[in-house]
Amino acid sequence: MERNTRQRDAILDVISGAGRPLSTQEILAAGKAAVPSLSIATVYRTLRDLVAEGHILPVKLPGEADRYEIARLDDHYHFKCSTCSKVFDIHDSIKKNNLHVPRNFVIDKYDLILYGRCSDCVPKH
Amino acid sequence: MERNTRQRDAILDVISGAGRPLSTQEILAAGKAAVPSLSIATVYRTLRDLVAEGHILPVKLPGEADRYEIARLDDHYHFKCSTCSKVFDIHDSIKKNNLHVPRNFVIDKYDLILYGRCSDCVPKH
DNA sequence: TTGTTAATGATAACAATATATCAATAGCAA
DNA sequence: TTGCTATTGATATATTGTTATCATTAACAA
Repeated sequence: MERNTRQRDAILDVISGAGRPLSTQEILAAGKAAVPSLSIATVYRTLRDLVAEGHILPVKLPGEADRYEIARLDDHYHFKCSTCSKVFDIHDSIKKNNLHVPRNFVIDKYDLILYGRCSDCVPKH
Repeated sequence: MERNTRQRDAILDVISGAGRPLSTQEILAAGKAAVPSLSIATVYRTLRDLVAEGHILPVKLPGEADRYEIARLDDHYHFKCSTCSKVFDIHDSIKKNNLHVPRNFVIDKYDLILYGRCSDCVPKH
């Protein structure tokens, strides 16, 4: 039978409260605030379970390890700051009929990833 | 001093003629048609050199190894067929002013990746 | 044609995640 | 509170993709 543990609660709280996708190391570091003994093995195990249960979703960027965010957010895409490496949700979408593909190709979904600098990392004038 | 080898020519020919980004294994397999002894080590070495020289570009998709295509193609993005796993170039672009980011965020570049089925993999009615 | 040495081929080593193992710990039903 | 056992923490192992090693091969200047 499944048990509620402080570790699992801490990990889900961290992801819920982040407002942006977090890396496993960010989750580990933030989770240790609630459970100092938290292990990276528990982070990976819990993330796997939470994904399987549909509570969270992996956010995949090219060449990078998965990040995680709460599932069932609105249609959105992601912005990665090339200075601080944080990834932000952009709550917007592009119109599918603006996307042109060859005849007989069928679009199921799309990923739009923006790269640049977030407000914290843009030099103030 | 740099030498022209059959292996290097074969690899560049394969990439030039593909019309879509190729994985290292696709390049190895196609290159063996010209040079049967071709080794995966030579493929990686040559790809690294060709990228450094600006002849080809890595195409990065989330959670996948780099593919490679000829550099200096027009502005375009990529379509991955989830059935045959091939990646196709889509020679189109989206208008940057259609992308909305939070105040003070600066966009340097973006990647748009479409997922679906290519014409070979869509069931004919 | 020959000699020099860059490039190759085969494979070991590496790097970066992610998973498996297992004794110790701690949820939770009774 | 106790006992059962799911879960944890620490770490070994696996996986995947790429680079390093080194004896052999072959490009090309002379």
